Amino acid sequence: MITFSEAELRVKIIKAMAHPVRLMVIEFLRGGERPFSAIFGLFQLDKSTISKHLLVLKEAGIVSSKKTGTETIYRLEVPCVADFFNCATIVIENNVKKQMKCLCR
Amino acid sequence: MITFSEAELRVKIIKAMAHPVRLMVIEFLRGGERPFSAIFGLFQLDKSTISKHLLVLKEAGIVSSKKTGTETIYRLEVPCVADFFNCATIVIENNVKKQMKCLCR
DNA sequence: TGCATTGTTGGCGTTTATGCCAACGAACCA
DNA sequence: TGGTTCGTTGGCATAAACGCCAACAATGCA
Repeated sequence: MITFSEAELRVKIIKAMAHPVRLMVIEFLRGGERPFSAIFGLFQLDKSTISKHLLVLKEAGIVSSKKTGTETIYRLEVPCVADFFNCATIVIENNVKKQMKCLCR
Repeated sequence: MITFSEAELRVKIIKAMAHPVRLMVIEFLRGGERPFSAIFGLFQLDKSTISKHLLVLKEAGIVSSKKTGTETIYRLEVPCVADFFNCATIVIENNVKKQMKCLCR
């Protein structure tokens, strides 16, 4: 069995993905490095809000950032996070199937 | 690009895993169906707390439950959640490596 | 130097999540 | 029927997460 502290470590990573904005940023960064301004442009949110979301992803080790002159470039560090996404999709499809069953009865 | 509503759907699944207790329950259930009492026995928490955590997992479609007489049996519905776990482990190892690098400099 | 641009940080109010206790319904047994 | 066990639900207090505004540091340009 996994211990509680082992679980806590993993939870930090999982929590970092558990927000629509952060999940979208991850998907966006799968296309390659992007500057802050491009990420900011995806949402109708305050720049400080976006900046903090990116900080959460950084502290979890999911993305990294580098400053080039005036702008900050963000990069996805761990491609396997796509697995999270795929699995979540499978769960959703699974749930839809069950709802269909319920309706057919 | 993924839309905000698509992200929200997936976030519900991911959030359900974003807690040490729930993550441990998932790991535990990978070994097969288990009664409530066995899950409850893993933690030093109130039975109502455990019951609510299980409800979160159920509502996300990650586990299912059935009543057999007096006890409730829980079952893992989506094996692919192991992917989440593996990826989280990779991220953690990645982070440790970086820390090592920093120390060596 | 004066000023605009870019992104981060601090602080605050609001919302959501967590965990306990108490109360409850359902099944089982004496 | 009365009492016991099992698990769920309601309600409440505390803690964490979110998002905005304001202030700030860092860079670039006139």
